[in-house]
Amino acid sequence: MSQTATLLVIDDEPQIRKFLRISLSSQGYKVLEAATGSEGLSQAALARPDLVVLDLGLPDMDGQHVLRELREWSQVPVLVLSVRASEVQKVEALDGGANDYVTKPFGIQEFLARVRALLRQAPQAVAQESAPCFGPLTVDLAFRRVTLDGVEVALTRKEYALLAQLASHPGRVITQQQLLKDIWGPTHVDDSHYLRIVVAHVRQKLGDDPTSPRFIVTEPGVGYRLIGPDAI
Amino acid sequence: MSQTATLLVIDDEPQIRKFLRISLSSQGYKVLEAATGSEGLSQAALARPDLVVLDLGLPDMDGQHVLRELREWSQVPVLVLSVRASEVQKVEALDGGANDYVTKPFGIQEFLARVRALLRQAPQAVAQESAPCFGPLTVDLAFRRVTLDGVEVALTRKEYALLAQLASHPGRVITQQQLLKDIWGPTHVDDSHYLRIVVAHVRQKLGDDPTSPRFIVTEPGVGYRLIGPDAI
DNA sequence: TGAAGGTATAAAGAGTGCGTAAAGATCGCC
DNA sequence: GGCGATCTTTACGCACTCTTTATACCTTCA
Repeated sequence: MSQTATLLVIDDEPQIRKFLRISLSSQGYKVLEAATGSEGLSQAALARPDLVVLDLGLPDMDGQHVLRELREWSQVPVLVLSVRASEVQKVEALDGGANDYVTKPFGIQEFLARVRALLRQAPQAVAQESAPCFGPLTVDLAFRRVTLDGVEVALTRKEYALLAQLASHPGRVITQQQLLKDIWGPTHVDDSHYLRIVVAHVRQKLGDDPTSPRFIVTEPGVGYRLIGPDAI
Repeated sequence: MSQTATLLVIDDEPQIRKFLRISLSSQGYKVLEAATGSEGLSQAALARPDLVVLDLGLPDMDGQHVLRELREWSQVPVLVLSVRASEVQKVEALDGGANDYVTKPFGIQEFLARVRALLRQAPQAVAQESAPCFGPLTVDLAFRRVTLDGVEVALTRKEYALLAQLASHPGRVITQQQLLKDIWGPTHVDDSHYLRIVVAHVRQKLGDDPTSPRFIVTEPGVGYRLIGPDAI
């Protein structure tokens, strides 16, 4: 998984938080922290993390309670930490909606492996966020497919690279330098006529008219931007 | 979970199997058993259990190997059992595709709770199971069988590896680098002509025409993708 | 009004990538 | 050890994409 996952650590002990923050950050994860249960719940609601690490021994409210409230609206994977090794505790937490239970003290390598295992089976949220739509035009970045009125449009590498770049930032102007650098490489940032030719090809395939564009708008002297029918 | 889930226990020790069978059956689960790795794999392919309990210490083949083969075609949750408590072992298993790792001896209540936790998050995995179908073409990843209009197509290792890779992500473009890395290894990511030859062979065996493809579509300069008749 | 900078489009040549065939090398099986 | 299947290597024709070059247009400002 190349894109960084966001993790929320809910633990009252600062040294544990620090330990986890350092360990998880070094793996490339984005780490959020909360010292209390209520803070953790509001953070989970606001930031929508991809995984929650929850310590059962919190000062303000029972860890079980936090878990139950979280599960009322979220299916995010939860890894529970606890010093209590009692089997009853584990059963309660797991049946309360936790996905894994690790007893302190624990090996950091095992902990990280369990985090990876939990994140691995959770990419359902990531999948559906691709395929931005611009009215009759859809640009599916995951499938590398472009459709116009439902029919597929055949694009060459550079044509697709251009459209994908524009579609990644809908409505925003992408400068010519940016486009040239990403498609032709840093050595061709001055060959802006390359860009015009490819833009013309894409427009032709999309049935787009530069003077009254449906999709690709020219920003003279600056760059291009991709719009939808509702003028994003 | 009201309807009974089917569990597969792969363990060579009869007393462990008996213990688990009794414990799991008393919870209402349907329990299948296998004493060896190869038996476990074929059972998993035939019965499609909802969860697999896998002991790493099998007589005929390495548990890691069983896990790897299973993961080639199935997303079924796997709970690994082991007497070895080494952290390296745990990390290997979890990164190899296991969803949980329990060290023997273990408390049966905790074990059952972990089973429940794994089954709870399982329903999304069920949907994508079984053999993907592309009109007259079926690619059964579990049995390593490819059929066209109902008759089996004989494919070589590389040919099958290519088709399986494409069939794992229907409709999605798989880049040449990805295919070369997975089939020939990271040292041959530049030998794209290997790819063309194998693609040509598969196309020939499937009666597919590159210019108007039924199945394998070329994305020039990028890679290939597998489509169905309904233009996935 | 005319020149200049930036833009759109067309067309031709060069170069690359793709598909196919066939021969040599290697592996596995009997 | 021999044989067949599979994989690797080599070669070549073809289509397509990219680059290059050229020309017309449009807006802005002197």
